[in-house]
Amino acid sequence: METRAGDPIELARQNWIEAGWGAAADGMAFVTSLMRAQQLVLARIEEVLRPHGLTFARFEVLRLLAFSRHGVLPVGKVGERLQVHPASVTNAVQRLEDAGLVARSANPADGRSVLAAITPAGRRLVENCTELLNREVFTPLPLDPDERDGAIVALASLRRGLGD
Amino acid sequence: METRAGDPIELARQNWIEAGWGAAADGMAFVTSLMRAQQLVLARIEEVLRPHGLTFARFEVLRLLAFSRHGVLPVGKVGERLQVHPASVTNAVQRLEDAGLVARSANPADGRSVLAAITPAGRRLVENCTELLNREVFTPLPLDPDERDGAIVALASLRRGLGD
DNA sequence: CAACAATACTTTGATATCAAACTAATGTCC
DNA sequence: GGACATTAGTTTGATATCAAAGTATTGTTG
Repeated sequence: METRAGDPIELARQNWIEAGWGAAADGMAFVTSLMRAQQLVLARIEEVLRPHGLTFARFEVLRLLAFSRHGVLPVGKVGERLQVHPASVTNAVQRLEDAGLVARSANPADGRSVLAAITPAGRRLVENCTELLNREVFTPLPLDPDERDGAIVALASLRRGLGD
Repeated sequence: METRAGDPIELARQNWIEAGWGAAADGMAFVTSLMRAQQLVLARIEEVLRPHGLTFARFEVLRLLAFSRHGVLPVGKVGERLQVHPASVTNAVQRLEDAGLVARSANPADGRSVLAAITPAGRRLVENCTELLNREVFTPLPLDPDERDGAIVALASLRRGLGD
């Protein structure tokens, strides 16, 4: 399980073992790796999106709407699909609307519900940004394809085990 | 690379492929898996820590101080080791100090520097919480040990490739 | 059909993070 | 040794997230 000397995560693992917590050391190392990798990847993504005025959260909303049948979804569905808190969806959709990338309207089928529709400008922007992310982040991910695919499977079973 | 029917990440991958972005689909699936797994694990950790009045960020600061030679570190070192923004360290240390878990003092060796020292109460709390996290989260991680260890290696090379 | 419960959001308040500006102390270089 | 760049932290302002409370509408049930 050794990865790299001087790696903060390896140091933490050593500390754990020396403290008598060997049984938890690998779990801790995994969790810490996950946190740090996520942080780095998110930072890279936001770096790519920033010049276009999008955050990753807003990009995901636009991306979901662009894939949806008519470019329209109830905001509750958006939260459900992206698995984000309702308040976060409200916030993201509000800002997207302010930027003219999404339009809100009442749901004729249910007075409690609000529909979010992607605008032509939103569609242009999200296509643009998707191709940018594909080119700058997703395709050139610095990770061996076999390792990447193994990690996808591992993370899927973890997600499932945590109730996803 | 199929994991589970109905998995939102699998749906996204299908959408990517249908859009003609097959070359980026696995990278996207990996990144999305990473984000979601991190979110779930962090939520579980914070659930365990919340009754004790700690967030994960504050726990990490206390944990690092408890492992340090004399329970004292310049706050800059804390940020460096935990790889968090200086402003986040200031915030965390401030709150830990308000809670009596850490004490700040001027660094006699450098007038610009601030030392953070863990207090006895801080030490008691962090030992307590570490054992709790070990027992409730790190040890029973719902993940096959081989998969877990493979993921640690993969995430390490990813971190490295992203400049960690 | 009149309560009452459930649902779909929104609002509010607390916390965390990052970028950028700011303060103060330390180093460096003629 | 004095100007100037660096370094260490803090502050401020913007954004995101979550929990909990609030609002309005819809469903259910006796």
